[in-house]
Amino acid sequence: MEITKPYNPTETENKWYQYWLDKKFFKSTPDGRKPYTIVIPPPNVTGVLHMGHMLNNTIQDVLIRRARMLGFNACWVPGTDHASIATEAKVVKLLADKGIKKSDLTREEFLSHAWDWKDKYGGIILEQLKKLGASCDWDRTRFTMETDLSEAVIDVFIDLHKKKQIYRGVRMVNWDPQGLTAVSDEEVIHKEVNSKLFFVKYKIDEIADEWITIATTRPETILGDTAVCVHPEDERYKHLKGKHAVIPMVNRKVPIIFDDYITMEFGTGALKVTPAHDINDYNLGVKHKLEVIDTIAPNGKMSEAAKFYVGEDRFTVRKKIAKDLEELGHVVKIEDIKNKVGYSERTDAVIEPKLSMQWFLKMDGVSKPALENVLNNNIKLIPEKFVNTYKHWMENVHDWCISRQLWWGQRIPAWYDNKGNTVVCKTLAEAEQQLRTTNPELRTEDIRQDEDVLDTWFSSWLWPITVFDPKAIQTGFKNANADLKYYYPTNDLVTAPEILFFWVARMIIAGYEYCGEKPFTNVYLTGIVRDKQGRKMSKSLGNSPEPLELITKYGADGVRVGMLLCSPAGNDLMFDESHCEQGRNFWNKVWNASKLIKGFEVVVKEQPAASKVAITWFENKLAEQLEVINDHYSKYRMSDALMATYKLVWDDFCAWYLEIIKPEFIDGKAQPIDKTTYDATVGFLENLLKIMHPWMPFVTEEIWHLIKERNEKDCIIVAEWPKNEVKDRSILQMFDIVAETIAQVRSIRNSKNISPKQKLSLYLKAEKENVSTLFHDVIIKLSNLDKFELTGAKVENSVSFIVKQFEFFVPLEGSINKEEEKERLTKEIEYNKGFLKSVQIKLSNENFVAKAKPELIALERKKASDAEAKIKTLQEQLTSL
RNA sequence: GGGGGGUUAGCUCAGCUGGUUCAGAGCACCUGCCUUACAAGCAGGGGGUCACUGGUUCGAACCCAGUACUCCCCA
Repeated sequence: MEITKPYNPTETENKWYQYWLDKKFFKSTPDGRKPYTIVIPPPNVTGVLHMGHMLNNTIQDVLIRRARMLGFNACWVPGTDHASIATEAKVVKLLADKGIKKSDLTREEFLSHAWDWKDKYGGIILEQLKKLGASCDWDRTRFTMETDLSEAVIDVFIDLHKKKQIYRGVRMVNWDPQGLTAVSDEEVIHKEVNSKLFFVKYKIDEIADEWITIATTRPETILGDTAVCVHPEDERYKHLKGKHAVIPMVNRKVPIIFDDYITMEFGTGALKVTPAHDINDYNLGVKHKLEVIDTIAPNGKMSEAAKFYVGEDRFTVRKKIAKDLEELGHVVKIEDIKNKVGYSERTDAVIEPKLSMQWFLKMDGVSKPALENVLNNNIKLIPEKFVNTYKHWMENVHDWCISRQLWWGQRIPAWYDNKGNTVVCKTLAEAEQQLRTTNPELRTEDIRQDEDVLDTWFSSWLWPITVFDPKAIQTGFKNANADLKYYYPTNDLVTAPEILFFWVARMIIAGYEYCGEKPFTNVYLTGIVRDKQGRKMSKSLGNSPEPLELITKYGADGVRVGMLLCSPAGNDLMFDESHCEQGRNFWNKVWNASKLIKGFEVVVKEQPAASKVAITWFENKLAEQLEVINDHYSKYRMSDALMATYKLVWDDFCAWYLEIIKPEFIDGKAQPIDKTTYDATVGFLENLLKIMHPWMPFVTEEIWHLIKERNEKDCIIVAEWPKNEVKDRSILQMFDIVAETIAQVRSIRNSKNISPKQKLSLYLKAEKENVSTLFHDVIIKLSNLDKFELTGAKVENSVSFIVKQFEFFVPLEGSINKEEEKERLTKEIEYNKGFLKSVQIKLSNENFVAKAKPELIALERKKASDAEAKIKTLQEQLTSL
């Protein structure tokens, strides 16, 4: 096969991806090998591939492909998350577009629409991942709301309830008055807005003509005030101890309480306390046992309890009450301020803190092993800096509110009768039986199940367990199936730092609780993909490139390389398309190099000396760099591993090695290459392809098959990762000198405007016995010399340069500008003198000589003597000009 | 308000145990080349007060303290 065509990414990608699928290379079943396992962070079923997924999944694919080549039984489990809130919102919107209101549907009808939606769109993102080259075991694809996975979630709820870890209680939630549901903290977007700060005075009940002024941005909540709070140290209010304030309009007498929670500097230092409508006030209320008056109804309108403005919207009321209070003489002043207000991510309604009955999971006990095992490095966070954040969070963990006022999700298995009894169990029948023990007359139709579903994370925290064995929750880890026992604990988890607590920490908790073992060993935290201006990429900003278009434009390989070139672990990634361009250029380079090699005419003939030494050199270079690359991988320095690969291929292989062994043209005709060199070169190419494969799976597989005839299962995806044994490090050092020598000659050509085609002569001032001639032919070839000889003395009319201890001359009759040369030499002497001086200062410092390590001192001495020698040589050159 | 980071070349980032000619890489830029694999390329080159101030040390981009700016998480 000749490589003639330019590389066609789209065609090649489809071809090989299908081939890999057909040959079942992604498939994994337990066997005698060691497993290497990754479970995918399941993307939302609503999701379409965005740049964050691209980054995340590319990293996972690189890890899994390399593990596969290293001989592990590599298993990457894919799947999707039902994402209760996001999905329900999508479905609600879709129905609304069709003129159907959720409130007009029964739960069953709505869920049937939701499942239809899931079946239609739920798999899109996984199909998109295939375009990226993701080598997941698709037969293992899971969905968090599959019957048996859901059952596991319910089992866990019942189990934790039995263990008294789950309880029901009243808590403040983020209420979306438009969506009529509680939303989680992460779905609240805090925006800075311009507001008015109202200063309102309340009469002190016990003292005539005494007032206390509070400041608030939400005067409509005054109707629900049940206290006024000041700082205990605040001199202004000390005399009000034990007194009461009178809430305007409603004329309610409320206590004045003292708490150091108050910021004395803010407003007047006096805070109105509305436990029903502010989380901080609520906490104060709990602490000081205050009355709770809920004045705002779920739809955001004033409730009966408010007594005034009943049925009117809270924002209308804000204006009205401000006016009314002003007329009553209670408003002292109004200031403009900026403050942060929470908005619902999906309805954009202003979030209303609201008290409601919710289910909670106690976190203090279960979170212990999750903290310990991260602190003792049993589970590694990469980069390590996240351990601090993790620790802080785990030490201050709050109970987890696990109920959501939604329909799409696992419904809470709690059942209520008509007398206020509650039982937690799986089925209605069980509930009936249990409830009847205290309520014998209970009729089945009077039993109702909790309307709420569980938080999405309450299902995804079981992900690393249930993808392998959903029944394990029931059977216990000891009796789990073969899959779970083989693959668990998994190896690496690749995810975003913003879900370190929501998801990662909780998986660890569940892992220890239900398997008695960590769910994974390493957690690689990726950064957020941002645009060039540092803004998070998002649909609403319209600043995110369409990933599939990028793939079409630069090839999946190009995009993969582009993403990983600039993605330090844990740091945000400033994405720019030019990185993909660089990625594309890289596969193009590899393609062309392969084209060159494949195009050689091969004959059996004598091997040129230059080729022979180049092979020895590159053999060692490859091994040396592979060592470096493996080391980067072991530390999860992905960008570094990629860059080392990039330079090994581009600089060492293409720019140096191939240029050395490439046969010359004689009379316009390319000469054939000797078989020995050709075979070695193909061998190198094969190893390089293997090293590149995790980054660029498609182009490497294509070349792998073009460069040699292969049988059907001989694919690079399952090829063995190369070994790295450096046999001769001295040759590497020698080559560095050779490379610099060649660069110097090229530099002379450049500065003197000498064509690369014009042959030059080169002399090295040295005794024959002191110098190796190993690379002479290489220097001759790459510098395009007609002569390279040793000389005992300086060569007249020449440009000279020094590499290490070697002094070289390039005779250039007529084109030597003495003044220029003098200037150049003088500069170089000065530089070296300066350097020598700094070393000498160091060496004459008694403290340095006394305290520094002996090796270091020896090194400094050598630096000094080397510099002296160099200065001497340069000075000789200068004087002889 | 509490916690965790970051600040090194025009851009994106390395710099791992304080010590090698340590001030680096890639990209971008400049100069010259359409040299028979590749102009998506080749050869060569310029470019930084390591945010600022102080301290520790024989020695600091690196350790410590403070300041400024900035990002993230939690409330």
